[in-house]
Amino acid sequence: MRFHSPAIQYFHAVRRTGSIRAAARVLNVASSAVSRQIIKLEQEVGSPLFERSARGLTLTTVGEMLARHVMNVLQDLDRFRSDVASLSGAWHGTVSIACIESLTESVLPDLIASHRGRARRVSFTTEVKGSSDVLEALSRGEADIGIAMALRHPPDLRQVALKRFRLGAVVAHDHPLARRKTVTLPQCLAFPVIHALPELSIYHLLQPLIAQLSETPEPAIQANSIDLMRELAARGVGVAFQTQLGIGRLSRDSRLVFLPLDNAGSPVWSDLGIYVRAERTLPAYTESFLQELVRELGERERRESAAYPQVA
Amino acid sequence: MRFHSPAIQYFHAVRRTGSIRAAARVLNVASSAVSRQIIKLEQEVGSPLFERSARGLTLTTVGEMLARHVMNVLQDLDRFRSDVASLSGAWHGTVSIACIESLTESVLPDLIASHRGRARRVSFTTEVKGSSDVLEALSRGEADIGIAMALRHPPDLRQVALKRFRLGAVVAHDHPLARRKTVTLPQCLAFPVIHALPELSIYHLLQPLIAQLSETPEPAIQANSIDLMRELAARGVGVAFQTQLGIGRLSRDSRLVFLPLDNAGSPVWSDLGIYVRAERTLPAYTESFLQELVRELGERERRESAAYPQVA
DNA sequence: ACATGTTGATGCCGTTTCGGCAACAGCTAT
DNA sequence: ATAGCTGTTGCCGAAACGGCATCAACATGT
Repeated sequence: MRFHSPAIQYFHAVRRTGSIRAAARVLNVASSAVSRQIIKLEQEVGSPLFERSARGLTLTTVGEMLARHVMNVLQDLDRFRSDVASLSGAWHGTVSIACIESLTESVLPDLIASHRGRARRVSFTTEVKGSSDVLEALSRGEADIGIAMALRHPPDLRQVALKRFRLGAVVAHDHPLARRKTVTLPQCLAFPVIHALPELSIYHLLQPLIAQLSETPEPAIQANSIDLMRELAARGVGVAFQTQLGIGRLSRDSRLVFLPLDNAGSPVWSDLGIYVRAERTLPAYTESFLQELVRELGERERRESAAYPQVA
Repeated sequence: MRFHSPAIQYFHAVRRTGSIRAAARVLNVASSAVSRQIIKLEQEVGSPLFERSARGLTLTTVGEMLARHVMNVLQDLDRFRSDVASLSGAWHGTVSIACIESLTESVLPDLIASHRGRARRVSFTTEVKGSSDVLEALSRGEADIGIAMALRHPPDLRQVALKRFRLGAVVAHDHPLARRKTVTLPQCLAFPVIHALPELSIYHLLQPLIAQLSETPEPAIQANSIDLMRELAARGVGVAFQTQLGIGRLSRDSRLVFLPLDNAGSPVWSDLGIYVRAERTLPAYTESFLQELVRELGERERRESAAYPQVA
């Protein structure tokens, strides 16, 4: 199905690769063909679309506008294709997900496994990044669904849902704190602590609270991997901080205990946002998975708030 | 700017005109060229897009899917163009409005006049239709903004705003009812009444209420023009029913009096919805007018509810 | 029933567009 | 300076496109 003029597709490839020759390789055409189509586009728009440097091409302002249009066109073409395909019973396609690490332990694998149990011909691509990189990948059209900390999101993204989970301390089952129902930050800081590095959003949630305390913290470990922090906590190295989302299996094995943080009587929330590009209609199979994702996270949010009724 | 393949444009023209030869005339090309592009499209999609009859072409299911995609593409191309144009200071374009008659007396002319006072290079196309025709024109991409009675709208439209106005009786200044603050339906039916025909939504608002009454109505006039009904009321022919939106000037001239309807102690609402196609980003100049329209209707809603505080 | 005017589709042919090859100039890093 | 990359350009064959004339199928009017 080659609906749209080659110029559109070539432009898209050049934008992604940042180079005409690289785009030509991806497209399996001669670089001269790509170069000419770009020049033709620029003549029709009446303004240059890229700034040429010796290293490659960068979008101009007008180029970014066209990129937005082209992305809308190609993503909607995908949706159209899937609509036509599903008309003849073929329900297939690839769902591309960009998400933060907290989801990789149980939420995402559970969901993908169960979804593929029902829809075998739907493939998945998942990429784990930091929150801001998730949003960026979404904006650039490199992912269909994004899950990230709910900070301010650019206007070209739409927040489909917002789920809040309690930030808590994670300790080994034989840790002195393990028998408590909740913990306060000072209680945790009396023990060795596994801190998140600034690239993790947990850092930005806890830092302001820690800064208010005047105590001298115990010697601490710092890490940028939720996975690593969790495993360190399981080995009794110290107290880690994260949401309950990331400790599903280890919590079931009774090796780890999750203790909701109590900050002067009120919970510490970690807000998780689900995002999609605003100017876009998702293919049916993607929309279907998105609904399940929202439902599942909503379910976990509900279960958590039932397990740990709000203190304040 | 001929970005997109001729097939897309030809398909769009054929869909609108319902005929290959008519589309060819509009496009200033030979009909054979159009015919071939359609056939090529059908081969690429792998399914016929039109059903050929001797009279012309009708979209198939797949055709309608493609029509949706093509509409998204072409409308987004328009937006892109206006974005590029506004970058070089040129703020121009055409805002296409489909609305029901209630707006034509004062809301729309006021708004368009004041908007053009500020943005001279923005043109307007307005088409007055019945509520369901307004929504249909919007779905077909024949208008940018639709204003209609807020009944159930198809999922491809988005309700930008919902404003409620009181339905009321409209009488000449020397009518026996004119000195009242509000009126009930039985009070009105004691006088000659100017009824709306079923094609107007006022009919569907009032009919259920009238049906509940057991009284024998006075001989009545029926009409399908808000304008005509209003002018008849101004001449003392009888009691008309409509919202306050349609009697701005005549009310200021003190020739007409608006009396909110009181139905068993509660107002009778007429819900006005503002709609746009959901799968679309509006050009900046259209979005700008849309905001003003929403603001203005909100303002009128506010002023009305202040003038006639709710009875219930 | 017949003629006439539509409709969309097709074969033929000139024009335009597109893409591949090779060569070029400009820049960077070794 | 050399080697390796970038994007661009001239040349030429191939593919796509559009116009004209024509066709069969159907609707309409007499």
